[in-house]
Order: sequence, then C-alpha cells, then structure tokens
Amino acid sequence: MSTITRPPRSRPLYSQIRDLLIGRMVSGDWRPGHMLPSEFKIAEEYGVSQGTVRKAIEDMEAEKLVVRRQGKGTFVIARSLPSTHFNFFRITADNGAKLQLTGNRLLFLRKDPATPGEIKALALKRDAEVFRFHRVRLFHNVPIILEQIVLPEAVFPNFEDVYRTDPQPHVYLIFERKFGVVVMRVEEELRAVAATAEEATALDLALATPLLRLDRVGYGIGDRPIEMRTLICHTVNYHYRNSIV
Amino acid sequence: MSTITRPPRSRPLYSQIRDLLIGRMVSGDWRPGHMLPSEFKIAEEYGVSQGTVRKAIEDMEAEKLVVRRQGKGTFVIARSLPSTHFNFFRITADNGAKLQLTGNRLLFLRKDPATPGEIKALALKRDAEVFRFHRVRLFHNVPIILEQIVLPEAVFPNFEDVYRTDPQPHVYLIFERKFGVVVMRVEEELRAVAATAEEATALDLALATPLLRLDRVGYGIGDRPIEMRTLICHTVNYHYRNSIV
DNA sequence: CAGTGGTCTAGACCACATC
DNA sequence: ATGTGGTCTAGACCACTGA
Repeated sequence: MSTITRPPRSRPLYSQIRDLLIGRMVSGDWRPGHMLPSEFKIAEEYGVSQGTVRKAIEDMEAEKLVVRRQGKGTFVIARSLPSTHFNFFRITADNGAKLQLTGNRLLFLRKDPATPGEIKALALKRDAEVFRFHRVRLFHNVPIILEQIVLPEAVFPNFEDVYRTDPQPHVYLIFERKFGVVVMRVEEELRAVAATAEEATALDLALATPLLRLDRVGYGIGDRPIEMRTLICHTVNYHYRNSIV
Repeated sequence: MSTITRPPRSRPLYSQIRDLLIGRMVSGDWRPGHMLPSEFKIAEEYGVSQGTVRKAIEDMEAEKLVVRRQGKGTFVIARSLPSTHFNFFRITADNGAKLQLTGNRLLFLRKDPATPGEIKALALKRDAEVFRFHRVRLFHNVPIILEQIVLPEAVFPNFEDVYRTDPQPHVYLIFERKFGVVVMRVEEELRAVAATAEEATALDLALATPLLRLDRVGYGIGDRPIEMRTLICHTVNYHYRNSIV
C-alpha cells in the first residue's frame, strides 16, 4: 500500500516522510521561502494518506522548519523576515523604547586561521580558515555593544567581499540571502566581566566597568555549527531579556 | 451531535475541549501528577470524537500542561520532578562539572508590605503583603549566588512557617507540594553590575566586583504572576547558559 | 489480559486566499 | 471557481504498561 520502505516494524511513516521532506530542504532543492507541494500531492507522491503527511508537516512546523498559512500553502522557513528577525537578539532598552541602531563601526575584517577553540566549537578541519571581524554597535548614538564574529570559510566562502560590497548590519540576512544558510538555534553563555583596555576604548568607558559578556554558537539545519560570536554589552540602560517555558 | 455549545460558527471544538480540561486543572480538580481520564472517556463525556480529544490533549502537551505516556496515561504536569527540575535554573560551572549545592545560608525571612514595583509586577492589591527572604547559595563550598525572593502572601499563605519547618533549598518544590502551585514560565532580565557593599559581604568578594544580576518574574497556570526573585551571581567559574530556538 | 496512548487510513466539510 | 490548509469523524490496528 505504501511505496516507502516499510520493514515489518520500522519508524513511523510520518517520521520517515518528515525526514524525506527535510532532506529536500537541506539539499537546497527547497530554499528558504519555497512553497511545498500540497498535502495531497505529497501524499500521492509517497503513497501514503493525506493525514500522514499532515502529521509530518505538523512536526516540522513545531520544529519551526516550515510555516503553514491557511488558503496559501506551506513554506520553508525564512527566519530573517520581520516577524522572526529579533528572535535571536535579546538586548532591550530598560525603558522599553524601541531600539534604534544608529551606528555600526567595523573595527576590522580579515581571514585568519581558526584557533583550536574555534576548530572544536565549529567542528572544523585542523587547517581551516575563518573570517573574523569586530564591530561596535551604537544605539541612539551611544556605543553599547562590541561584537566579535567568527565565520568558517567553508560555510561562507568569499564572505569578506560579500560583506564589504553590502555591509548589512544584520548578518543573518546575509546568511540567508547570499548563502542560503538559516540559523535555527543558538547556544549562549553569559557572564559579568570587567572591561579590558580594548573593550573600554571601543565602548568609550572607564577601565574595569562591569560588562555583560555573551558567547554564542549558532547552528543551522541539521545542527551544523555555523557561527561563533561574542557580544560585550554595556548594561546600564539596556539589558538581556529571556523567557523560559 | 455534540453536547458542547456550538453556535453556527465558533471556535474549534478541540480548542473548547482544551479550555474545559484546563479549567479542571486550574480549579484544583486535577492537581499536579493527576492522571486524566482516557481519550475515549473524555470524548464520550463531552460528546465528541476521540480524535478531537486527542488534538486538544496534543495542544496541551505542546504547552507543557500535561505529559502523555504510552500504555500508562496522560498526567497533569509536575514540573519539579527530576526531569524538569533544572529547566528554570540556568547557572552552570564553566568546566561542565555537575553543580553541587553545599550550603544555603538564610540571611533573613520576614513578612513585609509590598513595594509599588512589586504590586505592579505581581498584580497585587495596594495594601498587599509579601514574604521576603535572602539566601546565599554555596557551590562546592564557595558562595556564588545571593538570592532575593519575594512571594505574595495571597498566593502562599503562611509561607514563613512552612519554610522554617522544612527549609527546602528548591522553593519550586515547596510551591507544588505545599501550595499546589506550578511555575509554568519565567521572564528574566540580565545585567552586569558592580558589587555593592551588601553583595560583596554576602559573597565574600571585593567591592565593585563585576556580578551578573538576574531579575525574574515567575508565572503560573493562566499566566498568574507568582514570584519575583533577583539573583546576584559571581561568574568567574560559573555562567548563565541559554538556548534559543 | 485489559487499558492506555500511537499510528494510519478514508472521507466529509469548513475557512481562507487568489484569480 | 479553484486550491490551499483546518476541523471533525469513524474505525482499524499497533505498542507499551501493569495486574
């Protein structure tokens, strides 16, 4: 009755369908924003019932791999769109005012050999190279965040030229538009630190000012590590907000 | 065909069933850990099909209001059990070692009038009272966290006696076991601050040491605010970890 | 063994978006 | 009018749990 390989007892059908659909997203067959075939089309294609496909897609929706819209269709996630754009950005003003990025100073951008820590965290080859750049982010004309980003050349070939051509302040937009890479999940570590000389200079503060240090690793579809970044934040009028369910 | 009020066009049946089931949890009819009737029983009771009840319960499972176990049944969430116990506790050792709470010094515990800020954040009446207590938490015999907790008397009547009788270090266990209150969600704000005299003394540190300050408001079922707490953390060998999807 | 949730199917009809 | 996802039903069978 089904064209899916179904040995006597195997994983649920809907789970196998899910994996097949994800495969077509990972392979680049379906890029961010692409509309999937209808439930009935997919059901016919794989020889299962529409309800089974629905269950597979519901799971993918719960994983935020797709979004469904009644009357329109099911679409591969594009996370850098307005609605989800600030999902990964947790710095907010204490007074609740809308954050306005008024400046974005690039301190440097170069290609470097990866450090041992980067090779480990990003699962790189021993002689891998990375793009490394530091930026100072100003909100309402005040420098608030020193941002240090590390990107594997293997994932973002030619990133330096792409960035210098169009220095988009939101790099996740560049990831999606220029490289078809979607950040699905980030792991972060937060600490309070005393400002070093370099940090104090970049943020125009006194040495040893308490700063919030945020170390992030970002992962793409299939849990592939994609990015490391460190944020050094001045949290006198701003804070990091988090919601745990 | 259905005993649910169903005007020409209303909210989906499964959503109404969901609300009715939640109502029985909020009212205390079904307490944490209680086993729900089977899908067929509920379906019969409300005059809908089993698939509709399944959809309602699947939604509640996604909201983490219940857990389902094949062959056993569906149970009202008890979040303070080992599996979910550390869901709301995000402080971890840098070296990944298992955290060992080796001390828990109660600095004070008293009943107080609520401050205006507390009245607002906890949605209290103007003359409401709160229990207020400070504790120092030691990991591996080193004071790491100064914890300041505020609980509304209206939600936790007689909390002081309960706590002094059995000073459980994990207050969320007390919430569930003694008051039938479950923390469903917390909202947190994180900042880097310089140690005040009081904080430096409590944590045995130099004045102005950079510390991680965490302000939390906890919410129960139905988004009722339940708890405010502030953590002042020494993050030299520890950090706050977060995962964003 | 009986009772629970988990999978899968088939089909009817509704609501929304677009042309 | 057509095509999409959303709701609801009915029924068969599987897998796990515990007495």
